Amino acid sequence: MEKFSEKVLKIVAKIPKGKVLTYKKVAGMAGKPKAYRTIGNILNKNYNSKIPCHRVIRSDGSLGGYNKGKKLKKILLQKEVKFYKSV
DNA sequence: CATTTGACGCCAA
DNA sequence: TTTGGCGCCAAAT
Repeated sequence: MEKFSEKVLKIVAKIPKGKVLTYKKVAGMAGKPKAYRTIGNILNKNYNSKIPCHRVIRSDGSLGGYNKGKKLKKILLQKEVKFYKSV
C-alpha cells in the first residue's frame, strides 16, 4: 500500500486539463477529507513534473500557492480554462 | 520518538 | 461582508 502522499499524487495526476480540484476534494478522494493540510504539505515537498499540482486550488477559489510561483499557476490555470472554453 | 511545519478549511466576531 | 482565530492531519526535522 502506498503512502498517503503517493495516493494524493496519483489523484492529482488524474486531473484533466481545464479542470481544477480543491485541496479538500483531493483529500476526500484520497480517503482523508480532513487531511487537506497534508495535501498542500505533500505537494509542496514532493513536486513532480508529472503532477499538475497547479490544478489544485483552495475551496474559496483562491489559487493557494505554487512551488514554482503562484503567479505562474494563475497563468497556467487561465490558459487551461481557455482551452476548455475552446471546446 | 516528539515536536514543528504547512500550497488549508470552517466558524465566530 | 471581511478579518481573525482555531482545528486538522501527514510528513519532515
